[in-house]
Amino acid sequence: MEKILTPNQATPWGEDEAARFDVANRLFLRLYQSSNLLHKTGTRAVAGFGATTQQWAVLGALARPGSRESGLTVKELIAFLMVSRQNLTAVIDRLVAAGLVERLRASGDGRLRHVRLTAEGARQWDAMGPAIRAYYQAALVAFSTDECVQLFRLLDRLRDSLNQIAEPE
Amino acid sequence: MEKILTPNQATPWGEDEAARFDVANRLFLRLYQSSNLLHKTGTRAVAGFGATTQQWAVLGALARPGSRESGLTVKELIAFLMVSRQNLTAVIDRLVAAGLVERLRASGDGRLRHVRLTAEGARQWDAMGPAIRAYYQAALVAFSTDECVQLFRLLDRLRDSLNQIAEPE
DNA sequence: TATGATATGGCAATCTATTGATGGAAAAAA
DNA sequence: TTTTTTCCATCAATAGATTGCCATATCATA
Repeated sequence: MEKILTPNQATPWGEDEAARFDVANRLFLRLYQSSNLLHKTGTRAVAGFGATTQQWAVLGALARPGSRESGLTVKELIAFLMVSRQNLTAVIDRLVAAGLVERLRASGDGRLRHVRLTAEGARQWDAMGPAIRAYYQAALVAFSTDECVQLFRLLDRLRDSLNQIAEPE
Repeated sequence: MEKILTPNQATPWGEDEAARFDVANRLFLRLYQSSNLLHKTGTRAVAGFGATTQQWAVLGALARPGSRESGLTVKELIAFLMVSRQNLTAVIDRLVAAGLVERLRASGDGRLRHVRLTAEGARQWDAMGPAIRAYYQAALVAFSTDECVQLFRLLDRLRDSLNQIAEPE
């Protein structure tokens, strides 16, 4: 904290390791807190639809223009959401049980199973739209659009870094 | 998406709602992904100590200079980590079972219970230091210290916003 | 003193998330 | 054709996280 800097031998990374560690510590605490609050408040925001943040994420992935018709494979969903296969299977099971999603065998590769929105799933996703918009607005009320972009870009890079650490699966 | 803007009646928040929604969507996806990766890679980083990211967070909170001696109450820990009481109780139970933490009755208010590091807990926390440093370094290798501070500040504000939404408990 | 609010713990249910191990079906490579 | 790899599902164990409800001890207030 009150470490005296020595400007002459400044290096790109080692010039103030204590301060850097302190910032990293705070940064990851905020990420941890935000993560907890994201799941708590996000799940509340869509609780009226019997959904959770995870199901929200899966539905959102499947509702994207490129995925709406033929769906996504489990592998693609894993890469997109960055969760484990075993966990994703359970989430999909609940969505299938709720009739929002269906598993299809791919036409080409017989090993692949596509997960696709059902008609009811698409309706439900559309119905969730206003709640999601309201949630975003409330969560980002203190942020300018520029700041949102800044945060997005930084989180994008952080995600990439963490993903590299996680790689080996 | 293809909404036509009307520049003349631009307002601070509504001037480009579609773009703002799109950014918010990406932002929260990155937060969701980063959150998943934080728990996955973070738990791996301290797995050698039989710890998880949550236990790491609790130990870290109790190891802070102001908390090391008299510990923190459950309520303070809840506010600090932003998790539910029922969940925190279970985490503390595991830490107590591992001998890293102890519950104490407060001297003043008899309702309060302070949670404090045991001597072994303090040793374990110190032993975890290098692993945590290495984790931070690997996760933030692509970030300058300035960018770390930027991300920290933005996450700090996001956490506050989300916390306001969550307030009612 | 009686009452209400606060702080904590316990129990239950549900969902999310990880790892590990096993197995099957299908594609790809030998 | 045989072997290996890939994609997916399943079962099990453990931990984390939420909500809701009930119980208890204690403090603060009426």
